[in-house]
Amino acid sequence: MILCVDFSSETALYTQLRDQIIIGIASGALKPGEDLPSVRRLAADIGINIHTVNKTYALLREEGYLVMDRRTGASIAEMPPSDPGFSDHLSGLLRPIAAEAACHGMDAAAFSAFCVKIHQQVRQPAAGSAVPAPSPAAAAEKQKPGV
Amino acid sequence: MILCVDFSSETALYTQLRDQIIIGIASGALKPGEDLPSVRRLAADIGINIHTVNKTYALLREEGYLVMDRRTGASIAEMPPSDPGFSDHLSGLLRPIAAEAACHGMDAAAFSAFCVKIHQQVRQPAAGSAVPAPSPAAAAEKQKPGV
DNA sequence: TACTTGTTATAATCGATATATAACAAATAT
DNA sequence: ATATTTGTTATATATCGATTATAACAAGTA
Repeated sequence: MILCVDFSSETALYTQLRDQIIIGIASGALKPGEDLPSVRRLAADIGINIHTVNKTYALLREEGYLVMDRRTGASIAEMPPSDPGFSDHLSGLLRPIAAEAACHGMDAAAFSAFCVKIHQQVRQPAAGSAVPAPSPAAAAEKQKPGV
Repeated sequence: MILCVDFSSETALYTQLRDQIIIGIASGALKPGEDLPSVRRLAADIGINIHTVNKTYALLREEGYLVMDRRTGASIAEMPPSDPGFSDHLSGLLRPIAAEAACHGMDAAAFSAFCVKIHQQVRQPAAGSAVPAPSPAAAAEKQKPGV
């Protein structure tokens, strides 16, 4: 599992790491119980500050994706985390995106098919995905028309 | 079409306005050619600065949702905006969300059904949706477990 | 004892956000 | 012509988040 960041992205570094780890869990590249590198190691490998990695781990722990063991460090939690408010969380994330899709001519069926495709891509064991993790902000930059 | 902002939200004010206007376009509450209030009027009505509204309008114009007419001000553009990179943009937005859903036990079918539901909600003419526009950040706050 | 772990404290820098005040060119209305 | 409106730009300021730097801490391991 290779973790990296894009310093030119508008997305915060700790958010980039968070997304990559979550995608790694979803794809199976990171399995429950698996240990993650220490905050100092990961920070040194990527070339960023310890606190940035620590912020990522703390956020993932709050969201239920990581568990902290003072002996072995951080490791992937046993999914799924009990989360009664996840539906509302997901709705809030998807609503503006669904609206964007609708404005661009995608009906419910087309949007559904697109979401399925992305979901399946995420679930696949990342064939050659050593890409710098295309963040939403990076994609948003590409989306600027004609500039 | 009622526009409002949540000052306690983590989402930027200009982003909140942007999302609401896009949702308004998707739902049909804002129709192509329809005029939007001037930056000064909207800023005064909501109680925020002119530049914040101006930033929202400039962003929506860059994205193709608004057209500026020096006579009548801002108005809804004729959709959809020609956008060859929209697919990549949408992928970048959906990928971390699909991963989150997968981590919470949602398979492709369940995720698709959820996305369709949100899409249909957005397309509906907003029955009594005078709510302060549940932003992703606000939903993310709710999602924090046990705090 | 030495080393590692996550965590916290403190401080500094930088950019984004939001505000305030002001002015501009262009179009409209009187 | 004058006044008013439009979006736009300039300048300055205050605040907050993000990131880095240095340092220390308690706890567990070798």
